[in-house]
Amino acid sequence: MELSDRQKIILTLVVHEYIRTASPVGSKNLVEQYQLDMSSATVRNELGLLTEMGYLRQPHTSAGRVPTEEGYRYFVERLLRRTELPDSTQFMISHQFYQTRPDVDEWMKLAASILASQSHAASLITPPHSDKTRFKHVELVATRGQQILMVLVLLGGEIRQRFVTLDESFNQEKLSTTADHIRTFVQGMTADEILSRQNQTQGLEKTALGWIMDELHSVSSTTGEVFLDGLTNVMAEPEFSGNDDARRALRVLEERSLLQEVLERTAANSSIGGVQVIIGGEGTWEELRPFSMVLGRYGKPGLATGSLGVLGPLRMSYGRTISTVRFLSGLLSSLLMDTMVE
Amino acid sequence: MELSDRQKIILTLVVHEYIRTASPVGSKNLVEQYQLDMSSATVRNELGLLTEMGYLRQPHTSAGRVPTEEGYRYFVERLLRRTELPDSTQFMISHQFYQTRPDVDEWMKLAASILASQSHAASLITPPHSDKTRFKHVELVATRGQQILMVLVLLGGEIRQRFVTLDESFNQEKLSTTADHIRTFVQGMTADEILSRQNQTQGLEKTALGWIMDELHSVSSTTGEVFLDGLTNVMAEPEFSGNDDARRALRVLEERSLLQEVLERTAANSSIGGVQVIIGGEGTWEELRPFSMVLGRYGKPGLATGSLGVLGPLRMSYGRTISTVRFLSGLLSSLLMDTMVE
DNA sequence: TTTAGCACTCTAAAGGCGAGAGTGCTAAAC
DNA sequence: GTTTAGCACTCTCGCCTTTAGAGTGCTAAA
Repeated sequence: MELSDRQKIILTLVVHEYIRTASPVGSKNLVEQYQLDMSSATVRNELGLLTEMGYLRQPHTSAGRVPTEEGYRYFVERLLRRTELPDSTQFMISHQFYQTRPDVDEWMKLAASILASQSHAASLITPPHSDKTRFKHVELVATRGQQILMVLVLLGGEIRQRFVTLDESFNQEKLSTTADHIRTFVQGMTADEILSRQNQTQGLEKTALGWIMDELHSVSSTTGEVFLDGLTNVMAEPEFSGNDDARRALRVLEERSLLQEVLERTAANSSIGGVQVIIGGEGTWEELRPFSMVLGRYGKPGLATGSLGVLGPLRMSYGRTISTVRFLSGLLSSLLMDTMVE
Repeated sequence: MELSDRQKIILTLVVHEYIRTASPVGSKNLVEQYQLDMSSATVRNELGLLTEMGYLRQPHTSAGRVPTEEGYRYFVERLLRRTELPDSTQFMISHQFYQTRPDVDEWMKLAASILASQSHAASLITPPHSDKTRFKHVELVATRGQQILMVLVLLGGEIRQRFVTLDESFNQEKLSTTADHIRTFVQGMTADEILSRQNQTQGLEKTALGWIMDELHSVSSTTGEVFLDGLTNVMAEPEFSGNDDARRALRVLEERSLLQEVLERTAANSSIGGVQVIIGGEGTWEELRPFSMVLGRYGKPGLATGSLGVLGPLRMSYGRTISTVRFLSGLLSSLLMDTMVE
């Protein structure tokens, strides 16, 4: 099923042109637009072949050709050559990051916003998250009554807070001492390791260890909130002009659980710096059929990693989007490296 | 400009019917639908009067009537009688809150989701936030190198984290001691009060106080992230069926700064438990012209308060929405009361 | 193998038409 | 004086037809 050079060129051009204009592209138009040195009839023959092979399709007889999912896939995997973002753009982006205050949330918001504007699509990003969560630091703060605020810092820098109620009330001093002791006692441990040690303790300390294990468990089972940006971009695309399509698009983005699933599933296969492209849901996610996603990961493997990516129409500008995602994932990783709690 | 009783009834019915059907309501229809004991001609006369007074308008000659912004306003302020949510609904909602783990973020998400589904519109909510930010607790955590993680707890329970870089590196023990001392030294103070005391300190402690004041300032100038839910609801309304309208609606919701401005401006005038209704942007916000908002506040005044509300089409179901907002703001306030750091 | 020519197909935009809903006005009825 | 029946008029909306245009596939010649 190898394509001839000419077929590759034509497929590339069809994809380009369709991405540009969003309307089916015909043979004559193609020849004129790109000044090909062959006639429209020749192109027509090739188009017919490519259609037979399943890379193109016609919305109806006597309409131009539109890439199929397979067409996009072939294009992305075989025809798209790797490009880097222009230096000026890279610089512009980096600059913005170094101007904000060093805060993971800020960075995420900024990354989402940049990604959305660069790709003209919706962007998404999850906070850095570790799958093997280890204890780093705990703090117990007396509030009023029997309420205690527990602040938990994990290896990797994630922070969790939680309110707990006790039967008796403790003063801040007692709480601080307990926290101090816990810190050295279970430094760097996982929930399981802490469990095996819990019996050596008693009273408040034992209770607190229980909360900590709870939190550690709950952290490893959740994948932080998905940040979104650029929702309007995807609505602006003509294929989502109908009210119903538009709503469906929005629904996908609002339905965080689907996104989380896709991100998690994809996370398994992708390494930091590697970019994955999911075209039309890849047969697995029905709701994603009219969309493509470009996903990357950032962070430090084993310590804490997050995903970032773009959701747009099938006819998104893959080259530009892929290089943007790759660049941003690298940038975020290095920014994060400096603030990792080890 | 006082309306007769009959005019009030008719205006109410027009608003009701238009909210229900989303299409202009005519005299005949009105009489049949509500079995009024007058003829359509009489109703027609009253409609003409109401139109002259500016409470109704006709999309074109020979179409039914549609409420104007003034019409909605009159309806909400004078004709809508205060109702409470049915007991069963109240119970159902409370139940959901007590089932989640006690975490402000969780509550906010839940509140947004309930509000969206109850009102069939988009909901928004901001985290509890204090305008006079006071220090409650600080923690300094050694990471690697010269990076330090500072976790700051404010009176009211807000938590801020931040990474800072130092010229020299300190061990955890030194950091803990410093944090301990700071805690007692500036307990409950505002940024200004801390400033007047900073000169009594030196070294790491002085530096840390600087960071803390920075954070306190930055907290009081920001209003936390606006949570959103139910975006698809507003898209489902027929008045936003056109692609362009839909995008504009979405843009309003994505443009957080506008929302923040509205929320802040409104916060000034509204007390806990009071609900404000903003119809058509009230002449101030052009982008909000096609929308209505129902806003409430929750929390404990002076300590920490947040806003919650709904953004929907002008023809939203005001009665139901208002009572939902009122109920949720009360519920959130009491939930929060238990976890307030004082 | 490529190209010119041609008959054919299908969409999308534009125009025309009729049904239906609603209005305002007038004159009669209460 | 208020209410109502009757009526002519207006305007939209959905439906149909028509038409222009773009694109195709096929055939036969270069």
